[in-house]
Amino acid sequence: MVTITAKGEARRIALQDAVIRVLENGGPGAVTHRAVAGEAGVPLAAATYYFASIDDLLVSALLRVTEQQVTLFAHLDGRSLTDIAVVLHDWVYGFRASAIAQYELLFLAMRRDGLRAAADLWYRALEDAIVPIVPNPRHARVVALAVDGLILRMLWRGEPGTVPEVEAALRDILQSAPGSP
Amino acid sequence: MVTITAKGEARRIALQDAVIRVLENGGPGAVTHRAVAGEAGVPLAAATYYFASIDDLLVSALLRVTEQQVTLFAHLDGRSLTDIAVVLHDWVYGFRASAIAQYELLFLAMRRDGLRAAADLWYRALEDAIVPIVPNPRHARVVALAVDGLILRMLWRGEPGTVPEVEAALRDILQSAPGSP
DNA sequence: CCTTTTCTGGTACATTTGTACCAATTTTAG
DNA sequence: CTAAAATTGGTACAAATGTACCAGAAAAGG
Repeated sequence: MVTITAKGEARRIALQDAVIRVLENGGPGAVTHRAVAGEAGVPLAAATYYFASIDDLLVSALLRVTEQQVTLFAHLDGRSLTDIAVVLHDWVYGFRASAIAQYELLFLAMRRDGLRAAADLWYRALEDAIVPIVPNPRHARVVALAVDGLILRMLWRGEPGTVPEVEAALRDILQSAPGSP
Repeated sequence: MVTITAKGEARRIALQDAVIRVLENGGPGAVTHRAVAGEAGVPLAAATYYFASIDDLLVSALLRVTEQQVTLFAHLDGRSLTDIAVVLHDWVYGFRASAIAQYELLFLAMRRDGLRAAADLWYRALEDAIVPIVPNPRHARVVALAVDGLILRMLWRGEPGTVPEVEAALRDILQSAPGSP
């Protein structure tokens, strides 16, 4: 019978958290059983026991960041453009390592079939968060593309770097949609 | 004195080509001195001689793909939207592994200072290629963002997948710019 | 010509990795 | 309580890696 041990599950969660931290610090290449076990403060065998393969570790991380992403962008609908700019700015620059790690996972998923499904979940979550912001559904897809490009530009170039600049960029993107917030 | 041996330079170029192939097949994590040397058909020591560190190999690859990118997008100015859609479609889907590898390099550059400068060159080349396509400079930045997002979406989701669909997406992106091609 | 620099090809070593194994311990189920 | 299952912690090993070293060949410079 499949049972869930309270204590065992706690350790699994500790390992999942550790994967995220390793990922943020060193990227997907740094995710090894030993690194994760060390980060979580558990013996090596615990990491291999709960996550048999490296891909299992990465899938776990992918699902976890998807949750975080959904939570972060869940209540953007109806908020002012300034509020949205604040959320975007704080996420990209306040959790830059995390944001970078997420995109790294996405690209890694293109090479590893085991990550594919989890990565698709993440991309859809990001898209679903952006679409309801756009009043005119006709422009929703383009806006989603542009916001994605905006995030990449912020990560790569560090600009727009301030909340007002991010808001201005968002306004430019949304300008072709009448009745924008 | 710094001299350039013809034979030696030929070997360097062979190694640079090999880095690209290794990168396309296995991503940045697969780029090792041994893998590159094997791909180029030269002994291990040749790889370590011409490229002392792994980062040297990656920087070399980054500069090379930048050249390719510039060449590919150099003559887009003034072409019809259909022509541009064809170029974009063929690049993303015809050289998908190469396109993915380029983005992987970009993200790796965020973690390795040695790659930073070369990555910046690449991003600027991409931006410079997109901007002249846009008739109205006021919208150039947004269009560049959206095209970037479009490329990512094509890589991740495989859609838009046909030339007409890519052209339609481009038309949507450019629609807010009067006098588009 | 000869000397100096560049390049070649090969080997070696310490480190890190995934993976497997196993005896002891703890938890669960009946 | 007892048997089965789950979990623990430790060890071991083959494979791959960055890096260094070196004796000799080839080329360059004067």
